Amino acid sequence: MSSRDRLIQVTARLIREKGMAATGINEIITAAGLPKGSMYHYFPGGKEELVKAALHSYKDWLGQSFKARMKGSTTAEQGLCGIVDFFIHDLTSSHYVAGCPVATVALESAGTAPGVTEGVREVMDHWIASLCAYLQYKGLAGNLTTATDFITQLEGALVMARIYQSTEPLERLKLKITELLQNEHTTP
Amino acid sequence: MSSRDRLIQVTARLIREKGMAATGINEIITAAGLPKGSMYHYFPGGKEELVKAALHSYKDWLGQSFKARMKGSTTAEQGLCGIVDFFIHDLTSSHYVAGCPVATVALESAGTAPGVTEGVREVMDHWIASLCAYLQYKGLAGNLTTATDFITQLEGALVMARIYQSTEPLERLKLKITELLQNEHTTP
DNA sequence: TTATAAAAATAGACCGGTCTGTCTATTTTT
DNA sequence: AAAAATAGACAGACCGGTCTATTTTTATAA
Repeated sequence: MSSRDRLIQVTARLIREKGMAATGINEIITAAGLPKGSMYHYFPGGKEELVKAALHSYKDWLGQSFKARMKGSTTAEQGLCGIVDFFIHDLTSSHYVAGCPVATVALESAGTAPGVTEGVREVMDHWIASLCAYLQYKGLAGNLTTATDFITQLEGALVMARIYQSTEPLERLKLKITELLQNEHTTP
Repeated sequence: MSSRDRLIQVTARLIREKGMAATGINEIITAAGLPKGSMYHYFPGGKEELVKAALHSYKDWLGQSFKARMKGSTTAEQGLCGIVDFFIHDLTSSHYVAGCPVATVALESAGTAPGVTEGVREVMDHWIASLCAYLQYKGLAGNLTTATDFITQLEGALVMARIYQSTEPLERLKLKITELLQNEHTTP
C-alpha cells in the first residue's frame, strides 16, 4: 500500500474509534510509520484535509460493501438485513470500538468545522443514493425518503449499540425492516 | 449559581457542542470565570469527573423536561411529539450546534473511556425509565422496549439533523410516533 | 546505456501554543 | 483558629504546523 493510502487507512480507523479531536497527527504518523514531512506532502491542508480523505475512503468502502450485499440478496429485506449484519459483525469483532465511521466526526464537527461536516454529508448522500438505487433495482417504489429513513434508524441503533455494548438495537432494527419497507410505499 | 454548578453548566454546554476531547480544562474555567484551583477543588478526579458530573446534570435536566411535556399532554402521542419538539427547538435556536447532550460523548468514549461510557449509560437508563413510566401512566402497555425504540430513533434523527442542518428527520419521526406506539403493543 | 537534471518523497528538528494536572499561597467563610 | 474556596504560577507532555535537508525516483539528453 502506498504511503498516502496508509495515512488514510490509519486515520480512518482512529477517527472511527475515538473521533477527530482525540486523534493527533503524531499518533497518525507513528501508526503509519511515516515522518511528518510525508504527511504534509500528501495533505498540505493538514489535519482537516486528511480527515476528509479518510471520510471519502469510507464512502467508497461502505458503498462497495452495500452494493455487494444488495446484489447478493434476493429480496430488498434481505439486502437491508445484510447491511445491518455487516455492522453487527464490525461491532462485535471490534468489541464495540468500531461503530459508524462518520457519526462521531459528524457530531464533533457539526457546530465547529463546516468543511468536515460537508465531507460527512457527502458520504451520507452517497450511501443513501446507493441504497435508493438498490431499492428501485429490486422493484420497490423506493425513493430517497425510504433509504434515508433506514440510514437514520441505523445511525440511532449504532449509537445505542455502542452505549450499551450490545447488538440488540441492531437486531431490533432487522425485525422492523419489513414493516419499514411496507409502510414507505403506501404513504405518498 | 455556585461555582461548582457554574463549572458543570459550562462543561455541559461545551461537550454538547463539540464533544469531550475538543473541550479543554482551560476553556472551561475561562468560560466559568474561575481559577484552576477551584476546578480541582470541586472535581479532584479532573476532567473525567467533571464530564461525568455534566452528564449527570443532563440526566436531571432532560428527565424533568420529559416529565413536564408528558404530564402536559393528553395522549401518549402528544407527549412523545412534545419531546421531539423540544429537540427541534434546541436545534434551531442554536443553529444546529446543540444536539443530543450525550451522543457525542458516547461515541467518543465508547472504546476508550469506560467510566464515561458508564455515565452515558446511566443517563440513557434514566431517560428510558422515565419515558416508560409515562407510557404506562398513559394507560399504554408500554414497556422498556417501546421507550428504548423511541429513544433509539430519536438519536438517529438527531444525528441526521445535525449532519444536514435540517429538522426534517425529526419531523419524520413525529409522523411515525403513532405507528410506533401501535406496533409496539401488538407485538409480544 | 549512461549521465544528469528535475521532481517526488522521506526525514525529523524545531516553533509557539495548548493540554491536563500539581503545587503553594492567599482570601473568604465558618 | 480551622476549613473551604479562590488564585494562578509552574511543569512536562503533546498539539498542529513549518522548515530545511536528504534520499529516492523519474524524466530527459548524450
